[in-house]
Amino acid sequence: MSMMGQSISIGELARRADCKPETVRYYERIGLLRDATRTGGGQRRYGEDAVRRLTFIRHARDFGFSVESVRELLAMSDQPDMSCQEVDAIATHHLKKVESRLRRLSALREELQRMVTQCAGGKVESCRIIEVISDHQLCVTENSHGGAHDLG
Amino acid sequence: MSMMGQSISIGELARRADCKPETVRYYERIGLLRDATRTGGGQRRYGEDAVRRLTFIRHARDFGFSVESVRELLAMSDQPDMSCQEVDAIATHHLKKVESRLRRLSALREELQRMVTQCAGGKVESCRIIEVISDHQLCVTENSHGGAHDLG
DNA sequence: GTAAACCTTGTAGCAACTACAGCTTCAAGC
DNA sequence: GCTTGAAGCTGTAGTTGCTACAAGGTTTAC
Repeated sequence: MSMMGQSISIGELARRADCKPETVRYYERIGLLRDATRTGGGQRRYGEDAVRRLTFIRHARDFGFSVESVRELLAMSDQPDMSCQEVDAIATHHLKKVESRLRRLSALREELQRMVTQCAGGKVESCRIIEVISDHQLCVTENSHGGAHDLG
Repeated sequence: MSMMGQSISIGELARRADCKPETVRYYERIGLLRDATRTGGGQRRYGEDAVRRLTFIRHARDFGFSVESVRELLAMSDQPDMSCQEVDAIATHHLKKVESRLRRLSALREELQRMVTQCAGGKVESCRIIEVISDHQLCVTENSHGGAHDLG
């Protein structure tokens, strides 16, 4: 059932999943995609299943799931009879991270807003922005930023 | 005026700015911190000015400013006579990024929340989470996620 | 039959650190 | 003055998730 219809080139696959051939090869290398069938000349050829799988991966990455999480999700979706507790756990964990990040980012926005509005446009000497960055004490929201790191 | 009071070791400096010695050496290497005075045996010794500078850097990084932005901010704060227009521009630009990111992250949270709540806890086969990730059509908020990339 | 467009592998680069390994120096106690 | 253990040194490699070459080989359309 999988011998026929392997006619999609890597470029077409990439286009259909909205990414680049390099990314596809990368996913193959790290084992997210299975090794593709090859033409006599050694080029990769894919079927529709690969399009679905890659689309899943890209979409999950878009959602902010780490590659390791995607790997787990794929493993689970490969076993449809299994209970989806673990799937739920991964998604819930991810949701928690997103929420915490959202809180910190939102505090950061307030601080930046405050900084920008308070800066009178004078000399650096009296610039609130530099002051706020220099002096943590001036922060309204303590322990609230720390914000540009990756989600798990 | 800067020959005296160079008595802080790299470890102490790192502790006082809440980072690691490796990070300090890294900042020196990329030119965010000036080369430190050395003891006869070659160890780095710092003064209070270094503590302030490193604290500024860490704080700005914490705020989500990229190292390149921090570099610009440092260059500006080193020249107190300069107008703070540029500082303001960087902060405003940053604010814009934070806001756009906040929107995307917030949409992402909704999607994840929806996924998690709709998951009935049955088999993977019928798992809403897997379904939503598989099928872009099922997304409520189009083009809204894509969320874990760095702020400029 | 040829040319363009595509594909191949392998390697190096990005950000912003972090983590060794293998050695040297410093500071404190005795 | 000596020992000992913590801390410091350099240099290099690893992290994450790709992206971008270089130097060739293959396909396909005309």
